[in-house]
Amino acid sequence: MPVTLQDVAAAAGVSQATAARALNNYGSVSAGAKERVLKAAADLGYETNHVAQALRSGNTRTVNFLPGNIGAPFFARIAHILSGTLEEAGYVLAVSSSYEQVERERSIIESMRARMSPGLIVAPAHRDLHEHLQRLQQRGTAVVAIDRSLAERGIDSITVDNYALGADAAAHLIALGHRTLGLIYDSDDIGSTPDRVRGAAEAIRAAGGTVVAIQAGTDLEMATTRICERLALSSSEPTALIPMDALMTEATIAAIRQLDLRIRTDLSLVAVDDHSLARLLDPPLTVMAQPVDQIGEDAARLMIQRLEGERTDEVVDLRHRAELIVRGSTALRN
Amino acid sequence: MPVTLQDVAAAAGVSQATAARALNNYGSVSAGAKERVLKAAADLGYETNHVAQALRSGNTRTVNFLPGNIGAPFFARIAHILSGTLEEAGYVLAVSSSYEQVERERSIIESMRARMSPGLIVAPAHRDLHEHLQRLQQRGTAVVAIDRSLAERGIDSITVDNYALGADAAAHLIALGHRTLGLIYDSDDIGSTPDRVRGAAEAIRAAGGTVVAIQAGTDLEMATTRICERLALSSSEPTALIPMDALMTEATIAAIRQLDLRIRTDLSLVAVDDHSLARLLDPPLTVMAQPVDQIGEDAARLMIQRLEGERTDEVVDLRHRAELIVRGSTALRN
DNA sequence: CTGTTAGCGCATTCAC
DNA sequence: GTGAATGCGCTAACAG
Repeated sequence: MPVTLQDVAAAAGVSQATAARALNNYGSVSAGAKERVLKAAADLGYETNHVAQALRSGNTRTVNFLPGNIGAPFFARIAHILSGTLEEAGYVLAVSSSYEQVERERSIIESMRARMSPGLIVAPAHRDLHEHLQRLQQRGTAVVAIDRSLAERGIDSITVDNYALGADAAAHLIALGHRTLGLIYDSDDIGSTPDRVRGAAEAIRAAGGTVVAIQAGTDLEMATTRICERLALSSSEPTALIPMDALMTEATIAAIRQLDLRIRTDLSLVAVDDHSLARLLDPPLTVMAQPVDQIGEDAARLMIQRLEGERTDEVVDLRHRAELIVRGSTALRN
Repeated sequence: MPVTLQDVAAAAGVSQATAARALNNYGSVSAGAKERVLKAAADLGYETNHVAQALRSGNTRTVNFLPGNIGAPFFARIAHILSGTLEEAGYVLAVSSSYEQVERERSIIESMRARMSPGLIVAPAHRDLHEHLQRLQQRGTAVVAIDRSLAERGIDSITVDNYALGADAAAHLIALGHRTLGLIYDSDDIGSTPDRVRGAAEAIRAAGGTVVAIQAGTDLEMATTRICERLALSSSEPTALIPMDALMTEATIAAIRQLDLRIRTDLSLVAVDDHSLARLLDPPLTVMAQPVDQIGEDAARLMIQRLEGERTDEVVDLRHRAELIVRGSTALRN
């Protein structure tokens, strides 16, 4: 029922080829013919069928976004930016959550190929299992990794320098006189936290401080309990804490409350990731804010450049610095 | 370079037609032929080309999700659920943010048609401007509205009963003895707040209380100032406040701080939308929690049913009830 | 400058 | 039960 190029051509009294040339501005068409085609197209309400176009040209102009969880604030905001920037360039954004499972990542990549998607922006589910991503790239799909760098594996990456993030958070605390810092993280090998922990730990040791590593697990309640236990131990009490992600921040604050301690007066706290409510906590949280929008913007632009072939140089590896925002949860060691 | 049905047929020594029948289980194929085809397909690593399939069959199996802002927590979580549920059923989720602008909504709908997307899940940008959605539906696209009901306009809708949400929040406060309630909202005609305000206002009046309406605008700082001003007015001081969305909650808390008042002791507060940090505020926030996951799940299922033609009855209009979660920010009026 | 022709990969009708 | 042939809507190579 929709009107096709054929219809437009007929209405304008030209051949399909001429109609196509007029509509897509290529080859040469006489001014008169072009005008008639355009008019006919407008009159009939013609819109090009992207599916047919895609089948013929081999380009669906669809970019896939594959984060661990599109519901998480960090990824959601990136999706927002991606969708805006890509749309302007005529692309559509398809999303799925990988649930941080490599298996799902693989199967989604399969279906991408079947759908002839030319680009993938992915937050790799795993640090080491990425052959499927490399294979995808070798087969001609543009791949950009975010959140976790795969540049060493030959894949363009836009990330936050998590090592520096950890180091900067620690440096702030050290400058305030703290020497024993608690680093709180969920597990040893998930996501960006290992780098953060390393960065913080090395900064602390370099300053002659001591590191209290608290591995609290991925469950909020359990993490709270574990943190309580560790903080209650009288030996080597930390005077400042760095929870390495949002969940750990929650657990840490909950634990501090349970122990009837006070943030800032009893314990300084630097959290990761800013959030509007962080300002409303009492005291407002000092945080390391990741440049989320920047990452989204860069990933989208890079993807577009790769797809349009405007950029063919070697692997891009952009690491953005997180920003320290000092608010009320950190104070001089007393 | 990818392997096509043609290749599989050749390798199996049958015609394309037979290969297609074997692969898609239709028509009749002899057991032997079927086996050879399946084996050939596996050997060659054949995957069906969805683009060609879509062009031929007219079904791209792609559902579009069009919220105001995919970066907002509410919509992001819905996207997560949608993506999971739709994928299981073999669909792909495409997203874009409408920025709450009807114009953008329209243009994205245009491009959907060009891409032959059979379904749209939309958070309508505007209450009254929805002819483009109706037209889309009339042209055969399945449309499901969330967040704002368009059931009266003939479009399936899965929403929260915002009127009841407002009324329930007010009822809670009234039960605690409050009689003068401040209703805080950004503007008169945006999104779901008008219904919430109406619900609350009517409940208050029905109980013989008095309503203090505070329209604070959409900018955080300005809103904070305005709320301060209103609360500072000595006439008819509210003893409890209901900020109608997340931004208003922030502004309200900020204002209360500025005035050196205390939540719970000086003013009770019921916020809308739960958030993990809401529990960590001091006091923890009493909230009206929207059944986000439920909405996502329902929208996805309904969409699938419409697309598969399993359901052809009249317009669906599901209104979920928000849940009151009593925590520490509300207390008996003193 | 313009028309004719041939597919892109697949599903399906129609003969056999 | 199977194959040959057609066309979804569009683009592009090739003639003219």
